[in-house]
Amino acid sequence: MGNTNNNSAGTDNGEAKPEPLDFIREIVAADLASGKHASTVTRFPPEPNGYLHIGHAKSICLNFGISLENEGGVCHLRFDDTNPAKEDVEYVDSIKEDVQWLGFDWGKNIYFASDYFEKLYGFAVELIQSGKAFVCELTLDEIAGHRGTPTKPGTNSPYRDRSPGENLELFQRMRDGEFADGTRVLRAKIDMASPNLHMRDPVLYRIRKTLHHRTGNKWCLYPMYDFTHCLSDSIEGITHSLCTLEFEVHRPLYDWVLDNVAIDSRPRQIEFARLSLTYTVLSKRKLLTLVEEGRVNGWDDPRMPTVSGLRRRGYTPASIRSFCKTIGITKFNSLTDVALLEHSIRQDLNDTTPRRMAVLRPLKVVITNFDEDKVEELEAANHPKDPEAGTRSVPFTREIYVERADFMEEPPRKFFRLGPGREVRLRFAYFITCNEVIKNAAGEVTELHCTYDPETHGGNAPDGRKVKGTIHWVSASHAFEAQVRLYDRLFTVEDPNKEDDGKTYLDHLNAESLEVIADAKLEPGLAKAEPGERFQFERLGYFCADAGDSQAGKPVFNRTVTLRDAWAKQRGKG
RNA sequence: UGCCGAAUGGUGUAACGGUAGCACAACGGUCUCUGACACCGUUUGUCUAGGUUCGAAUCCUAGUUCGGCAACCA
Repeated sequence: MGNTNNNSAGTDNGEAKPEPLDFIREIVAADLASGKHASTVTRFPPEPNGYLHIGHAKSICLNFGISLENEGGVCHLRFDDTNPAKEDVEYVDSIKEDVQWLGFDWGKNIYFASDYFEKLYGFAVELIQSGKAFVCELTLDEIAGHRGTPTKPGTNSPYRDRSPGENLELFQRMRDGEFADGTRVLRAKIDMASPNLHMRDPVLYRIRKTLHHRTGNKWCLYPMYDFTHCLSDSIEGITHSLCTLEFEVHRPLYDWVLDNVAIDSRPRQIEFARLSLTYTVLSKRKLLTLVEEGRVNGWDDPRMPTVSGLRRRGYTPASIRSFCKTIGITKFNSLTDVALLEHSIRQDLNDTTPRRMAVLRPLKVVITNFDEDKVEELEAANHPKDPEAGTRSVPFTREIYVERADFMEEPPRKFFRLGPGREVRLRFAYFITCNEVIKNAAGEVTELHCTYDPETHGGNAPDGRKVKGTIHWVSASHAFEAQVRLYDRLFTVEDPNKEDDGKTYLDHLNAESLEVIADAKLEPGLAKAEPGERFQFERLGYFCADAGDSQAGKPVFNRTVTLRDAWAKQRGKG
């Protein structure tokens, strides 16, 4: 983990070569070096209106990462809950769970913008008193009309020159609930001719007689993001306020507010590029639609790029942190190949995950020279490179299942597996040779008759004879039958956000993103898998016992990611 | 047409005026009781045009392309 003070790597000549810093960490380092700040206070400020996704993980790793890297650094978790119409406690709970699961700790520093409503109101009063804010009675449409366009300046509201006294009174009456939703707003008095639209007398407060998930009906007046965020940052003593690129044009307003009220602490906003990933969407609105339209089974559907979806899919917190480190922080609007994410999880799971055998698409094999009633217990290593992982015993019998894809009646040149007359190794067991191919009336292969070589017990031939292929298997009579879900990418195109020829992301959903295998044949020990437990099913991929649908003694498995498959590529070239 | 920002191999990212490097992907090979892992190797890049300089991915100028911005959303 990169969460230490030591971010240097040793070199051959013993000089410490510092790991390169991203541009934000460079600014932070400079501010610390110059004495501008004694340490860092960062914050992760989600709006509780949806579940966290992998893009949020990038921001979480950045903000909490910086706090961990600097002596005395802290990172706040702050809910930006200023729009009661869209927000809900369900989301604050899930967000807290996800941040913790990712491995970060906000300690005592958990805050809600709604806790600052009274203070914020005071700042608004301050602005009104100094003649820098006014109550406007224009309708929503009228305000839009007065705003002008990017190329044409706007025009002043007729209410712009009300006296501070009148504004103060009106603002108080807005708070008291005397006016209906939408009839009045508080606006900053800046410049209707500014080339930056956000500076054309932006709305600071609107009336919304909606129950707030935390303040209930205490308020009917809610502050807007631009007013709330900078002041919340200042109230909390945030030193570096890190946000995504779309807020770049908001920065002059962020600074304007802080310049025009009395504050003790001056945060600096710095913007970086949000994450985009191939074959998925990362917008709360689009993810919400997928959930609401039932295109997926909820926010934590393992196909979703949400933190909860990835967790259920079997991703580890470490793999997501490592992914975030790999993609870095820049201002370049990039589209990251999902292969990078998949690499992170394979890397992590390869080292840590015990191996098991499972047959997803079974083909029965009868070992004709093996005793009918004999059950032989074979020892199988739990990890090929880590003896500490120990061994387990797997039963071997006359009838076993192998993967259908591991047999070909007319094998091409580079096929190393089973075929008529061919010998292969059954992993941890014996060499077997295929003698007979049994078919049904339709000509489909239903069964293979093979013979085993007793001399090859455990998988090695005393005569030194080699086989090119090793395949996995499960004893037919001992097989534990379980549901296994194979997940694939949610969309069929690299960038579902690109709306070509009238198509939207919904037109690119992958109809085969989920394949359910009702009764895969698993080695018996897997019946005891605990929810959330991860395994590598040898030669297939990494799987995780589903945390939601598994029952005691009856786990259901999700495929996290496949193993790399050189044969699949070879074959694809045909 | 206004404002803000960004451009380095297929993808992501480094270089801070001095040999364009790393990871992923792809391709070839070695190894192998997982066609995995590991290991070795190969291909591919500084948006364009000028300028400054002994020397430019880096500095300057102009252009091109891409992204963001006109909720009483965040």
